[in-house]
Amino acid sequence: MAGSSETDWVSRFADEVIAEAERRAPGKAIVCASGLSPSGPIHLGNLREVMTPHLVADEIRRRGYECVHIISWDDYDRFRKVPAGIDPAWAEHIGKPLTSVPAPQGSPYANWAEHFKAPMIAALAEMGIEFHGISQTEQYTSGAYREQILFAMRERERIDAILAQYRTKKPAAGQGGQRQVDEAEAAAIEGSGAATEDDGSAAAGYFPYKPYCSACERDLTTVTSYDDETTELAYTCVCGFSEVVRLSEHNRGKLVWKVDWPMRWKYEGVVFEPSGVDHSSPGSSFVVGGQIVRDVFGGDQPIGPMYAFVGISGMAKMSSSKGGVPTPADALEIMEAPLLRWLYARRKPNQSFKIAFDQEIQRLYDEWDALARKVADGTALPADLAAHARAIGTAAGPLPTTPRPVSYRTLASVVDVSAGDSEQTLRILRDLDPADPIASLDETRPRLDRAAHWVTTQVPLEQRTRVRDEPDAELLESLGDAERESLRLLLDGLDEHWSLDALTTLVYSVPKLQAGLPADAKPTPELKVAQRGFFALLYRLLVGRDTGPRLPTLLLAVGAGRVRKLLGA
RNA sequence: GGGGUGCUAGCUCAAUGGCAGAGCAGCGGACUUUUAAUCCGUAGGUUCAGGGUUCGAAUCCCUGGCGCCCCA
Repeated sequence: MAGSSETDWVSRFADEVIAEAERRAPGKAIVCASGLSPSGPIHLGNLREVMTPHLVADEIRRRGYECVHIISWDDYDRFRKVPAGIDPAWAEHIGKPLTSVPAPQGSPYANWAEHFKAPMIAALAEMGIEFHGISQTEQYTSGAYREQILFAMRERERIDAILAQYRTKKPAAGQGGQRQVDEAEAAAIEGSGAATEDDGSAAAGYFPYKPYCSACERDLTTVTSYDDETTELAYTCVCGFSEVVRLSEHNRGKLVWKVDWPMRWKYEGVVFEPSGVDHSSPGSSFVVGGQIVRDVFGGDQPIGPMYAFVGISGMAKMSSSKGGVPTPADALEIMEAPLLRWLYARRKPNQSFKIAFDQEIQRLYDEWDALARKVADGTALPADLAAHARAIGTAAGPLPTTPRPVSYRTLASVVDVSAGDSEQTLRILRDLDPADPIASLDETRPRLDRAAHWVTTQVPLEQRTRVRDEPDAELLESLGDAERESLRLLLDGLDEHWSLDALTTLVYSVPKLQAGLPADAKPTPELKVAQRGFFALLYRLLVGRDTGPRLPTLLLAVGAGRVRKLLGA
């Protein structure tokens, strides 16, 4: 493709989308879209549904084109299943639109959908993702799709014929009505959506529209007749209710998913919309939708890459405390927005990856910092450079950064040994670089806060440093003369060596002095052994283990008074 | 059973028919190095297997194997 910058996958899609948009409607704003169903926590896998078009839309904007990123909130979808941890009484709401289901107990939000949309919207804002949200509840209940619905009903036979091409299981057993209830139940149990979606088959014929019951609000309805002339539609509900409505004025119901989606492609003029790999089977909504949008609605199918799943590594307490998979908001508590953006930008959509909630996050941050240095000194590879640029900001501007990006690993360690005490944290951080000391913790935020949150919520207790409250009397009692002397040498020098560098010198010199060597003697193998032994003794006395954070750091964090106490002074 | 997708260095991944490459881990060193580093150097390969197309294949086609996902 001529002119393609060929730097990364985002650029290539942007080329493709711009070309396609020019072909379809030159000069008009380019539309990229995401669809999210707020049926439960919107997790990091769902974030890919947003990040993929976001990155492409952002690249398009960077090139000076007008581009709209629509997030379609599928909040008019049926409530399928009561998730674990929710009052089983919510089962009575199964089949209602998500916006008609009460939010979980204790939620400040008006309904189920809002409860799960809100944290996602906040996370998207933090990540610098600009979008135009469209509530499908508002669209349907305001009659925005009136013409499209009436049209789809008129064209129901053609739609049915197209769907029939993909139905692997013909209605061999025959009982359409029975099948429908089975599917409703199966969907209620399964909870996963698109592929098991009721496509609108029923005993009285095929109808691509499903009303929500006017009495019970649920979608356990069956269309029994429809008149194209009058637009009168009759339905019955399992609750016993039945009525006849005019579709030309009725606003409580929706097109079945496989028709709804292509209808909206045409309605919004979507040029780019990705979908999960579960849409990659032959009869999937994306494939079927493509044919329906072309043959029925006379529109075009968007460019739609399939994206692979996003996994999680670690997640110590997450599952137990929050009862589910982590959300973007959870991730943003332990990592800065640019890092999270980077994870999605650096991998092609069809490539699955994991987001680190365990120790891996430290390595990841190291890699990120190393990349930033390469970018700064101009040695970054083009693809890495592109991913970095997409991570740190958008066409609208840069995202907030940490002024002094101290290594995440270091911050985590400091928070660990200082138990989060901000005064001690600042003291240790200030000593990191005496030539250019950190004046305020704010210079290391927000990264410091992310690291602190990670340490307290994700690091297993047995890996945390826990300074002893009381001296290990038994161990102190059992020490030999040489060991006692080493402790005394350390304690004697403590006051005049109370800084990171001086303490480093001190702890290494104690074994030298004991061996009768000057403090600046060159190390010998024997000396190294003695030093290790000395360090282990100190770790045992201070934290009850053989190893720990570097001693100077640890000593500073523990404080002179407590050190004296624990070392038996 | 059907479909999708992936398989490249120890690990995570690049290379979009044209010299198989990075990061991390490893190893050696600078520099006393411990759950805090940084820098320099270094090694690392039958690109899952087999066949085909091609002047040329990690890349395209076919067959098989294994992993993951979806459907039935």
